[in-house]
Amino acid sequence: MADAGDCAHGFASRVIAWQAANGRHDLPWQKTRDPYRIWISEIMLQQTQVQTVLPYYARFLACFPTLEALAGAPLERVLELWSGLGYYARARHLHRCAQAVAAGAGKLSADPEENARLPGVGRSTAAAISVFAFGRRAAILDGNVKRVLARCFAAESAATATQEERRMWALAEALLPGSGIESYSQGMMDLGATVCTRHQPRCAVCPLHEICIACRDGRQAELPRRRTKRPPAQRLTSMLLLTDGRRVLLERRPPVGLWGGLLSLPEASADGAEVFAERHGCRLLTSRALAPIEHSFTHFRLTMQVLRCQVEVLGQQANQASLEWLPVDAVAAAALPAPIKKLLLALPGVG
DNA sequence: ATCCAGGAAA
DNA sequence: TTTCCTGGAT
Repeated sequence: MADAGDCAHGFASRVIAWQAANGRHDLPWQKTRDPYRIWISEIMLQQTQVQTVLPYYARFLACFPTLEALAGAPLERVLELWSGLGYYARARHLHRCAQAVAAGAGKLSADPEENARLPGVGRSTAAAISVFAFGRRAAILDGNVKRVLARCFAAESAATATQEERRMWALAEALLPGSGIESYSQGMMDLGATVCTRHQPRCAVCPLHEICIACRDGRQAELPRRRTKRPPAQRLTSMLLLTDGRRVLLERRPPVGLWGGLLSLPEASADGAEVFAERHGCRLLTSRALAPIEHSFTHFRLTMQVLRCQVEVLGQQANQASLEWLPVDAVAAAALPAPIKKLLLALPGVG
């Protein structure tokens, strides 16, 4: 049977040949067919670039070498290893998924449709697991692949986002080669990441430049079509940084939502610092406002006004379950959001 | 300072 | 459609 890709002027064979000569072959998750390791890498690579993932991947697998190890670990430990990587729902889903699989079949399936039902595993990630761990023929459609396809075939925007999504999936499916699925899939992602980049694509070295419509018409900059911009919101929050010199008082955030399940500074206004301290068994000695911290999210900007409070601890412990004293030398390894960890590590006597 | 890349769930 | 995060480029 002829490869579908051959219909589009050897689309797939061009990608496969390019991958063999110019693609990446040395990434840690390319050296294994262990579905567990492939799965971890694919979850970490969601919304996150390879260079960022590399150290997290190594530490994570050193700590949780098997699915059983991950399933048996407390969520807090998983979040500690995820601290700084962002999108913490990924870590919560990962943990839930490991427990569900361990309690059921015991291992991940080769079937993409089955894996796509797992927490945190969508259609594209499920396909990636099936391709790289099992050699199954399935279409991946991540941001890199979408960009390559949108340019090569000048995919115009459909009436609705749903229609557009359906068409891109159909295109991705139609282009799959009959053999060499691993090289092809890896090649599409590497091509998008290293050649067909959003800005200044390197069309001169692209294996598709002879058949790419965007390249032919000089429309690389306008494809893929830009997303609609959302108006950025501005949020303001006040936080208290209570320290007795050896430890800092942190609060476990609610299990879902922003920074869900992570430790962070308790949110309270500077006005209430003295009352807050006393409520948690402390006497307020000195306090001073730190320079406001700006942090950008996808849909809003957060300004954090932090009041640093030197306290004397009178009671034994904070009288609220979600609050805990963390030794300053444990900050680096704690499950903290990136800006909070950065702030604490930059503080004299902490970092 | 601003813009932007990068999937899944609700 | 909106909600999740961080780091790198400009």
